[in-house]
Parts: sequence; C-alpha cells; structure tokens
Amino acid sequence: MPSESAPTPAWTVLGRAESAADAPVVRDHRVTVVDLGPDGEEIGRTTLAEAALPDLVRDREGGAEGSGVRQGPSSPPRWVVSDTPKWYPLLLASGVRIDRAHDLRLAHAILARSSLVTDRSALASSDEWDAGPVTAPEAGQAETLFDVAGGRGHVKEVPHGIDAALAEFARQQAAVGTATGPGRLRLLLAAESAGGLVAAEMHAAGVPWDVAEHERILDDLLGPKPGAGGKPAKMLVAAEEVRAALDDPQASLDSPTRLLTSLRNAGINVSSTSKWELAESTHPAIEPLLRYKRMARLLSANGWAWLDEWVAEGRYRPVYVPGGVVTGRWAASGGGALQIPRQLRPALRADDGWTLISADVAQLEPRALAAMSGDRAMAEAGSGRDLYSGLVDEGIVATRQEAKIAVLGAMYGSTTGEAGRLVPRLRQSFPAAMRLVDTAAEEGRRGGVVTTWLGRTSPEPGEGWRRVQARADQIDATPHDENRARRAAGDWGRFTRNFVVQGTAAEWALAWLADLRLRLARLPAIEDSPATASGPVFSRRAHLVFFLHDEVIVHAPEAHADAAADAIREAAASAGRLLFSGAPVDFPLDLTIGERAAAKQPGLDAGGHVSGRM
DNA sequence: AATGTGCGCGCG
DNA sequence: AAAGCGCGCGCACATT
Repeated sequence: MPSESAPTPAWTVLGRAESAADAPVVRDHRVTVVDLGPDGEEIGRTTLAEAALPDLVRDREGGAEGSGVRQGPSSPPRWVVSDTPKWYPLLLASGVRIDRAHDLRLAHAILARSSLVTDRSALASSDEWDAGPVTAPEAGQAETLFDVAGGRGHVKEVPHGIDAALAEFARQQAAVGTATGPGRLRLLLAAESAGGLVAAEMHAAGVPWDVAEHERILDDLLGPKPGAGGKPAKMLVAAEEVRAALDDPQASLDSPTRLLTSLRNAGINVSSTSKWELAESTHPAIEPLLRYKRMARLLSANGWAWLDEWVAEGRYRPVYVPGGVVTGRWAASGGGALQIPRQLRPALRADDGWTLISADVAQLEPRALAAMSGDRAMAEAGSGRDLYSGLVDEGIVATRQEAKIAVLGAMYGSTTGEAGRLVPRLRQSFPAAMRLVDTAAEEGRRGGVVTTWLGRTSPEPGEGWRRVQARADQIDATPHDENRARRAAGDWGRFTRNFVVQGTAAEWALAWLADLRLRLARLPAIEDSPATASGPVFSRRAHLVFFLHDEVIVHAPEAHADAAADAIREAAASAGRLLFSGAPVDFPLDLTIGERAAAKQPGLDAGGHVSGRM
C-alpha cells in the first residue's frame, strides 16, 4: 500500500545499493529506491533486498496481482531504470507489471545525439551510458552478442548503481530542459522507454507457437525430418534434377562459387547465383534450382533445428532490441524474430479459449511523411483509402503498381528506371512531402545530420566518408576520386532521406505500442483460467505477442477479442493525434481476428517482394 | 580451432 | 522484375 502521506513522487529511481563502508558483505543484493518530486528533488529514499523489490513495485503501482489496474487516486510513478532488461524480467516473473518507465540507456542514446538538445556536453562526457543492453538473464541459449551503434565489438553494460542512475537522470533532465521543443523529446523518451517495456513483456509472454503445425509445414515442403547431417528427401530430389539438367553429376548447389561455375559450364550466363538473376533464364535446371534454394533457406533459417532451439512449452521467445536500428526501429537478436517467413505464420496459434488478433498499418511510411511535411494533397490521397490507389484515383499515376514504385522511389532516393520516370510526378503533386525528403537528402550529401519528427538525430558520417570527400576537393583530385566522393555523398544522402521517414514512422509505431499496452492492461482479467506458458502477468489477460515495424499481434481471451481489437484501433488513432495533432492524416489498419490472423497473405504493400510459393 | 567477410535471402 | 532504404542470420570460404 502507498506509504504514509508522503508527497506523490513524479519519478522513482531504481539502482543497485551502493555498498556502504560498514556493509557486512561486499555483494549484498540490495536495491535503493529514490523518489523524486516534479523538479527532480529527492523526497524519499529506501534500501531493501532485491527479493523485496517486486512487492514494493506492486504496491506503488497500486494494482492487485500485477494487473496494473489503478486503485488509488494517485498515479504510479515513472520508474527510472538503468536498462529495462536488467530490471523488468524479475518483476514480470514475480507477477508485477509497470505502467511507465524512463530507460536511462535508451534515453541517453537519443539525447546525446539529438540536434534538438542545445547543450549536449554533459551527456557526451558520460559515455559509460553509451552501451548495449544487457542480455536476457535466463538466456541459456542466447549466444549471439549484439552491437548497438557506438558499441561495436565490445560488450559493455551501463552502470546499474543508484548514484550513477541519479546523476545520469539529472543530466538527462537538464538536457531536455535546454531542448528546442522539449515536449517532442519528452514524448520520444516516454515512447522509447515504453517500447523497452513492451519488448521485455513480449519476451516474457512469448509467441504462442504450434510446434505440430510447424512440423507439418516442414514435412509438407521438405519431406520427413532427416537424420543427423542428412538433407531432407525433397531437397535431394531437387538437387538430382538440377544435376541432371546441368549434365553435371558433381555439381554443388550449396556453394555459390562452385554453383556459378557449374551454371556457366552448362551455358547459363549469369554473374551471380541470386534468384532474381537465375529467374531470367529458361534453362531446365533453373526451376528445380530455385525450388532447392527455397527449401535450403527454410531448412537453415526455420527448420527442425530452429524449432529445437527457439520454441519451448509452446512459446517462441525472441529477444527484441528496442532502438537497435539507427533510425529507431527495433532490431532482434537471435531466432530471427523480425524475419519469420510468411510461410510459417500459420504456426502462430492461440491457446485454447484464446484468439490472435493481428493488425498492420497500410503504407505507414508515406503516411508519416505526409503528416510530418504537412502535405495536404498527399494526406488527401491516403485519406480513408489505400494510399497507392489514391494516387491512381487522383490521376497522378496510371496503376497501383506505378504508385508504389513512385512512392518507394521518393522515400528511398531512386533515380533510375521506372522510379526515375515516376518520382518527378510526385514532386509536382506533393511538393511539401518531396521538399522534406529532398532537403534531408541534400543535408546528408553535405555530411550533415537530419532529425525525425520527435527528435531522433542521424549519426554523422564516419571518418572514412570525410576523407573521401576531402580527397575529391584536393586540387590534384582524379576523376576516380571525384566519382568515389560523389557516390559516397549520394549514398549518405539516400540514407538521411530515408532516415527521417523511417525514423518518424518508427516513432508513430512506438506511440501505438505504448498506448496499446496500457489499454490492454486495463481490460478485465479472465476468471478461472488455467496457468499458461505466458507467465503470471499475462496468463489471464490480453497481451502483445509480436511486433514488426508496422504490425502487431495480440493474444487475447476469446471473450475479450472485440475489446482488444478496439484497443488496437483506438491506440492507432491516439498515436496519430499524439504525434501529429491537427494533421489531416489517418493511419488505417488492416485488422483480423481469429484463425487466419497470423497468416496474412504475402504483401500487397510489403517492401515489394512477393515471396514465392513452394 | 576461432574469427572475419561476402553472398544470398527472409522481414518491413 | 529490381530498383532505392533499414535490418539479422546461416553458410561457404578466407584469414589468422
């Protein structure tokens, strides 16, 4: 229960207790909890055993059974932690969820680089906060170490002590105070931190995974599971067909170099073994070869070995890395969470009595661009309809396919081929949107930085890039030097052009997630449910299980499916208002409840590559 | 035997 | 069809 009649803290900082001089043991696992008032002044402090932390947090959250349902009139604090994966798994395992957090590591990464922050010197010098996330504590199987921008090669953790946390938090608050447009940065820090919570929660809950269905798919596409070291029967058959068609009984299909030699010996004139180049040939070896390659990919990426390693108790538990991509998108570490092939989506299977709800935003990036640039014409083209079809309706391009090429080309900086022909039409129809991306590209070509809608700033080009540019400016620069510099400048310009769009879209998605997790937590819990593999916090209520840039999947009790679907829609509308209040841009969802929820057909709108069927 | 690199391909 | 952006992973192959 809330303690005494102390003033309600605005922030509560968690940190490992600093060992006092008279501490009986050096490594006593104790935690210090410091309450801060609205101006950052300390208004309370207590130290307790690590094991007692969950109960304290549960009390402060004011909810029963970790439900997160508030009981008292005062709101729970925003918990300030060094690094969410360091602290939150323990709480979740104890049945405690929290509403709001401020993740010092994630916030530091944003603030130390944001061009909105006027004075970054204090944050720049506290570089012990420039580190990657801790690896998941129970990760017996996680062998992949990851590097985040700046931490290349060495795995370093941020400090977890209370003194370090308080000092860094004070630096961060001061930095936000000096920012131009502090509101946006505060919003970004809150959203980024909420993303940290969601990532930990989804890892704890896991994706409900039907192993039998996965095995059925493997059996269907590859044949029965082979013995150790063996290849599946259907792969062997395809390989023999290829060798026969090439008239090369020794041909190796697994080594690109040797395969290329075999292909050329058979008169197939290709410069690589990539599938798009192979597909242009009509040689009879090509069809079985492409079939073989699809099977080889499925086997190595998501075959029986993947199932053994990554799925246990009917749950796939990927490790998400919020902020792991420079643009602010999430990365994933281990198990290929962001690359689960559409082919396998039927293996996502709700528990008995539960259902899956999947929702994705149609054309998120162009909509983010329309909103941030205030381009009314572009907003109108996407209003209440498929944005690409909107371009056709408005007579800007002839077909939906052309619209897609033009829009993607505008955001990625395409200059050749069909995109080169179509993008200029957008420049005419959507001048504000095009000016925004063109300006971002120009800034990048000059070696400058660009910033997303909420304040995430692109990295500066590296030393090598600067050397190349400097070389081309020398009086004795060769045409080769100049070409190289022009190409590098163009590359960086396309990066910064895309950064503002991809990064702002990622901010919208974070706001969506952040709002959604709170709405789901406020749905009622179901009664009398058996314990599930989702853990103590999520066994009785709707929860997020999957997130992929512009798509979420929620696992919900059947009785709450409609309420959860509403929460997803309302959260999307709320995210749009929060980021772009007043802009006439909507973010329509494709939402599916039930059996087919996880198995959306290969992309009408996805990156453009419609995956082949086997 | 470990480590690094390029290729190819899955996802948005 | 890929192109133009951002990723992670497994494999073959080269290097240490």
